[in-house]
Amino acid sequence: MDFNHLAELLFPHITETPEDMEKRFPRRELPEGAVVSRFAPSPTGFVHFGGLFPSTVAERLAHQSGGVFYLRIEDTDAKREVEGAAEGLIKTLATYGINFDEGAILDESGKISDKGAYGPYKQSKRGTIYQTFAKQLVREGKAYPCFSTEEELDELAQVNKKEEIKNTDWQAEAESRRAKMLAQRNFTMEEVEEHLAQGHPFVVRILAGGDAEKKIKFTDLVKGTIEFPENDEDFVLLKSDGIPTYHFAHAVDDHLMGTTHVIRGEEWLPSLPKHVQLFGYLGFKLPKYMHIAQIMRLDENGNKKKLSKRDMGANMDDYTRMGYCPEAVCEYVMTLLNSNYEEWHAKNQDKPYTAFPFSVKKMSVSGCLFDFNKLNDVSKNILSRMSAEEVYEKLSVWADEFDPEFGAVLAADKEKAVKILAIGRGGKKPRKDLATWADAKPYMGFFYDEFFAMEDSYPAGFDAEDIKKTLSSFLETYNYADDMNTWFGKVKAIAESLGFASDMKAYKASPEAYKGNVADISAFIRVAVTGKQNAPDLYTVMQIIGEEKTRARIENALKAL
RNA sequence: GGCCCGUUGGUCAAGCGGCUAAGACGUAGCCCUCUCAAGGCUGAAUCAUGGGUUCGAUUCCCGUACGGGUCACCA
Repeated sequence: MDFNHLAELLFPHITETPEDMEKRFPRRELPEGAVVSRFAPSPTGFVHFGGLFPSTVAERLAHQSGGVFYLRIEDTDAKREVEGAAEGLIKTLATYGINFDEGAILDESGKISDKGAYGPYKQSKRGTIYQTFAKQLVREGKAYPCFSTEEELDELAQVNKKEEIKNTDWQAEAESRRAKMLAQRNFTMEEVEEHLAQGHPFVVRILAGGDAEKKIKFTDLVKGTIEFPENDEDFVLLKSDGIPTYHFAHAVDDHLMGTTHVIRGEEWLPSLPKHVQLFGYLGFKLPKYMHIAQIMRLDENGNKKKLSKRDMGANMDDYTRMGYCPEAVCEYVMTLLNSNYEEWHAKNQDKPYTAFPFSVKKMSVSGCLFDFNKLNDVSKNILSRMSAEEVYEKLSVWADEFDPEFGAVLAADKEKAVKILAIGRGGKKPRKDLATWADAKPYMGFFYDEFFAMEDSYPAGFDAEDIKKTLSSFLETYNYADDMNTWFGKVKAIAESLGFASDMKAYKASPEAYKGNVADISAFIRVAVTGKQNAPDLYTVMQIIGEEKTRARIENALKAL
């Protein structure tokens, strides 16, 4: 077989050689230890929480080491491509602090363009580059054309329909698949010429040189040493449209673009033998690999499952919608990525997470469950440390988009809103009422007549007359100008006049001696003023609501009793 | 089914041959307190399993079970 002839037959339009490519993309000159990593999504939808994980690692590693972090768009599957997805991906990533030094970037007009010397950064535009290497492989007898038609492969494809997996005899399938593939190898030049003459489409397959009986060892930066069989599968390098598969594009691009660390989800682990073989065939140096454990969710049977696109919390835009601020999500991601992050953060509260020395060694090998409790806790801490002003600004942005009615109320009186948000803020032990912006309205809505409602009833077990008397006495003695002590003194006086304990300790000592205590009296007033049994400090609440409205609400409550 | 990976409390996890097996979230109780949110204190709860190796295994090796991933002209 004349492989040179075959290569020319298959790729007559390719005139450049791999050497030309090496010249076009010279090795990067970076300091020792600098990591070049990339995020390489396919533009098929939104950013997935599972994608934020490896991209955060890649970003940290590159920027922490003074290296390069770039974005490559893997748009090799035109069928699945979604209009505008790439743009959305870049924007979302940016809100989570994932910024690229190089690659596909968004220009001022919101269009994607290239930045950097190793482009194009969209794989669909690198066709001839891949074909140059494919031609070389054919020339060396390491790859060959396969003219199998779609129909012929269709029956094999049936195996991959998930529902049928259980009922399929895998052994038989695997053998038949292998037989078909091997049959492709036995072609003659005449056959190829004949197919080509008739314009039949073909794919280029690798001529797998591996022996599945033989094991090779490989070291993954996260997983450690793993052993797997050599690749013996003639997988597709170039699809019939001349565009490469992931495997081939990965080898060519990551080599040419100088990637030092390939950071990806662990679902790629099984295809590692393919990649090792390909890099070997192409004479490329294998990059370092990090296969990151997946984020899991619990399915209806209580089993862990890979977080998939449909799941709650998968789409990063969901977090925006739910009102999580990006800092909280980033920090949560860090706690999952590096177990010692929390410890570090406790000691460095004022520093951003980017100051944390991220360590590959500390990464977990096994997949973890997504935990909203933990996210909420992280988020509460972050929000509690913000100034009232900052909370106001961010809350407003969220509300304007997702709860315009609330947004309008906030905008109408900024001073009041900031005052409300300032309650219990600052100092060593700030209040932690909010985990998300969506928590704000339920928490503070009662301050505004627009959202005020009698949500809770009065505490049970008390005489309605006592509640009435409490409210009316309070109205009589209420003075907006009172300071807190004076104010509370009056509440206590009401308690005593009605036979309620004004001193909690005294009440606890002998509860049977009283009808109730000041807390109950306060609760009557609180419900009347806020419509809720639980609210921040009543005195402060009344100061913000104002004398007039406070009185009005109590009067209304009295009427309703 | 083949091939890979994994398994410390409900969750995230420290651990790296000898410890009363950290810590965080959650949870229970108590304290503080005008309720809540905090804060403080206390508690319950973990090494999947069977064999080795060893004076000694959560830690090392092998098997088993369970869980996960993957097996496309998708990435």
